[in-house]
Amino acid sequence: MSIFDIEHCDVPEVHKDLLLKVQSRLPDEDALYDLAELFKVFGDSTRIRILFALFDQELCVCDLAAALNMTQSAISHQLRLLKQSRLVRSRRDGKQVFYALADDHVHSIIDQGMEHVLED
Amino acid sequence: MSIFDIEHCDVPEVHKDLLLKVQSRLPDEDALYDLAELFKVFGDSTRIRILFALFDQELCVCDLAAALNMTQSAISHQLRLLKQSRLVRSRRDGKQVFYALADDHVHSIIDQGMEHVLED
DNA sequence: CTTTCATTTGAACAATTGTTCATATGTTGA
DNA sequence: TCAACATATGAACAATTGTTCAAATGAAAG
Repeated sequence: MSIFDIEHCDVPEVHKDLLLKVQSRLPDEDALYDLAELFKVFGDSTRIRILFALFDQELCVCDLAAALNMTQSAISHQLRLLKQSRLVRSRRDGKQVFYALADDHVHSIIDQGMEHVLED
Repeated sequence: MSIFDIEHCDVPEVHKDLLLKVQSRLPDEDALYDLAELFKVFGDSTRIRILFALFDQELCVCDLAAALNMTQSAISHQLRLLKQSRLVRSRRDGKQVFYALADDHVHSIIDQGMEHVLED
């Protein structure tokens, strides 16, 4: 199925050219999918609270659970997602596992988002 | 229910102090909720593709639909979400409605996210 | 080895979400 | 006013997701 088979407004040359330009600038599907998946991870209150709790220092799982007033299981499930997306890293120290933000992108993405939310 | 009633690892003074510090630095629940809602909007392939399509210029709904090879209805539903979150703005010109990115935060949030996805 | 504590994991359930289809609204030109 | 086009909206359905509960793994201390 071609791009131009689908129903859309009258298609003078201008539109064709514009469509081709837009499509040529779109990142490939894999990158777009990964990017959406990344933001999906930020898009949950629990995970955002975890990331904020870890903003300035590392914390072990049970302290995270205590700080956020949630069960240790729920926190652990979310930490797994955060780690899979490389937003946090972990290190084991005896019985405890400490989590911390993975890198500065996490800080700056959250900062930018917060700016947007707080503006107006 | 107090913060310290829930089950967690042994609680020497260090932990109590840390928990209080972490909690005092957490933004209030409303801001956290709004932030998660914001990222939730970025967290969908279709909406990310729309945002990328609008990265450099405004487009009308049907050109967006054509460029992304989706139905006009699906695009329109997503545009409503994007507009509610103030990620895009719209202007009507005759029968057509043109959408564009709302401000530079959108550009920079996407840029940061893409950097994170592409790194390694 | 056994117990205890911290964390992880799997299954299940309720809740949320994206698309489709049908229909409504709004704008232009005849 | 009417027909044609562009967009928006509501209901419904399938699919995804976050939490809970129960049980498993892993580490340290006795």
